[in-house]
Amino acid sequence: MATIRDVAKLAGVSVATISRYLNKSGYVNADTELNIKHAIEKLNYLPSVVARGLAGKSTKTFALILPDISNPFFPELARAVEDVASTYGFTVILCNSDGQIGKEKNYIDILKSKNIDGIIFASNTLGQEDVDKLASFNIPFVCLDRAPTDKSCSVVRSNNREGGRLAVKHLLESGSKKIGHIYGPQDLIPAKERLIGYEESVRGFDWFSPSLMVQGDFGISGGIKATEELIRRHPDIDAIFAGNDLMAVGALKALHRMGIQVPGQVVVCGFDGINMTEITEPELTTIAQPIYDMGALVSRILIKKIEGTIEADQIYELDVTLIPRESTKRSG
Amino acid sequence: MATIRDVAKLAGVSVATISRYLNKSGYVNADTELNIKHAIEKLNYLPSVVARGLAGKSTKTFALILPDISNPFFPELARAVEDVASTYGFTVILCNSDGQIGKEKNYIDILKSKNIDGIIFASNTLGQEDVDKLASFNIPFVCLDRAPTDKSCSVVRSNNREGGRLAVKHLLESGSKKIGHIYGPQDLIPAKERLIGYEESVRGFDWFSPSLMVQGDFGISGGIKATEELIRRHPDIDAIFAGNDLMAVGALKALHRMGIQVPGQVVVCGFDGINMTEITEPELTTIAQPIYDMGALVSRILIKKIEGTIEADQIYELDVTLIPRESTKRSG
DNA sequence: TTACAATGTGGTACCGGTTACACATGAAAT
DNA sequence: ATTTCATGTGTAACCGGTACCACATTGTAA
Repeated sequence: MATIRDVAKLAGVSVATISRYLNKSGYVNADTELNIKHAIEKLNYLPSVVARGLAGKSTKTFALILPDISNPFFPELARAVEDVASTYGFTVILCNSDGQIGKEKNYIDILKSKNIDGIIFASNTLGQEDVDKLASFNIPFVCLDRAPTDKSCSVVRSNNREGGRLAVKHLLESGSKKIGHIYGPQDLIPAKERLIGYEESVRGFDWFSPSLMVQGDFGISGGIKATEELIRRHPDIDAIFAGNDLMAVGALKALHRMGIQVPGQVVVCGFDGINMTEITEPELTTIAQPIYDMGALVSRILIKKIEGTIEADQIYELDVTLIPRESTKRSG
Repeated sequence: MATIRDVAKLAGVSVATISRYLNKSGYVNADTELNIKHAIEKLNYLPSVVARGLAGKSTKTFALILPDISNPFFPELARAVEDVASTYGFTVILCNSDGQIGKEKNYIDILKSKNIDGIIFASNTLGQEDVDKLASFNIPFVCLDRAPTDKSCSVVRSNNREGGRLAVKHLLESGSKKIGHIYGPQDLIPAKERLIGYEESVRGFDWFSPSLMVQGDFGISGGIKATEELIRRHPDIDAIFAGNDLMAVGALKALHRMGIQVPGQVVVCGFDGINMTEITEPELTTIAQPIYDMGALVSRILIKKIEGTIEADQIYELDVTLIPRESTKRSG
């Protein structure tokens, strides 16, 4: 591998000039520039990002910390993050935290020792300690969904509460008379917000009762269990709003097992807009978050932070959209 | 951030001793060792991987190049790769190539400039040029599914041909009388092998005709189109073996739209064993590859190559397993 | 007693860039 | 004629580690 000194020698100038040429910092004569260009080509020279990083500059790398890339919500997000990263010349390190603070802390240390430029947290467990650590390390970071407790930081999220309202509205319009809700873990802000959106919208109806709200774990099996419980409590229910798509899939499975027709007897609406919703039978109505856009945005924000072209921390709230499909289409 | 020199000063020894302590290379006195340990703790010292990398050592980083993390096959693989990477202290860079050679080449350059230790190719488009480049850069790499044309390299794959046979066997045993096959792009070795497995198994039957084989694109929509074509050609078909799960999902969709009962009239079997097969209605029978194991293995192999504890290049072929589900369960 | 190995430690060049600083040149301004 | 400034380039210290080599000291075999 050729080094900057090889190039300097071949081009007949000093390394400083090469460096200036490479970084477009300082003056370089037009002729010299040409010489350098040729030398670089001839030697097939590629500057070492590692050396650059050691010299105190950017390593052109950031990390994406998420609970689990196997969770269908994250691949699309990761794809978006990586897409914009790569157009800006950045490279993305993938970290699965499983939502464990320990793993996260561990990653932060490793990442720091690798001099990465920043971190995107799509994880739900960003604790105060983590944030302090990041701050002390002076690593830029951006969060998805959840703002750290007290520290200011940019956050990208979607309008979950409005999504909850949207779901209820749609279910009502499609003729539902009694709507249950399967909510996700309440330590997750989005789950909480969706629940609030639901509650706000149904509170006024006389059919409403708190027992229409059942907790799930944001997974398929949790959706199944919660649905069973919900039907047990309220056999006369005719609509289920699940706090996320995986639980909605679970609801579909549970209802199918119980011989309850969807959308004939009960209609189901999910939340997130993951691809999986298109392959269920019936296809799943969902409140879609703009997952790709969120990933792209969060990535762009981080890069701007890294490059110092961004001012204040800010909360970016994106709109959700109703995607009506078979699972809420009542024939009547 | 404390440096090795800070630690040296505090511990009252030279940097060389600290380095020896850190790398467990050479002699360090027990007392000195204790001093160093304390100094490190006190200063909260973390060795810089970047500096280490520049000094010619490992950057403890490798890349996973795959077509698209959004493709449901890859998240699980990526997860496995990252899991074993992280237990060995490695960090994984995620690269989406979209199967484009240009992007791949680009990544290789960038990765080289970052001094990464190795690459896992889960991409199908590893060209000769890429391989040459890797060889000239002296970057260890391991491939998934596909061996590069002439260069020797370790490959992890599963027994696709046997999987094809297994599928046909299962479909026959479940009472199928005429089995069609939707095969994937023939430039992908696994698709080809599965087709061969199918062909070998059905060639002998009098119902077999080459028109029972239709090409798909390994995607859902391709599966839909191919299924429509297949049914048009052979309305009397009673079983479909799709070359991968996504196309099998497409087949399910297409058949449902055409009002054809699964498994009542036509049974369907997929290939891969992605999670999605559990959420279709009916649940999809599939020939499962040990995706997680493959990822874990390929990751382990690469790390061994990097650490130099592996000898020759080798092909690792893993077994596939039939997972019988609703979609091939004939009531009769 | 001498020779030699094992143990323990320090000095420092080097990895491949960046950048502060010094220094030159020529043109324009005073 | 002198100052000033824009342009252009080189020298060398530095980033934070690694590792080669030199140099002690001590124990032990010849």
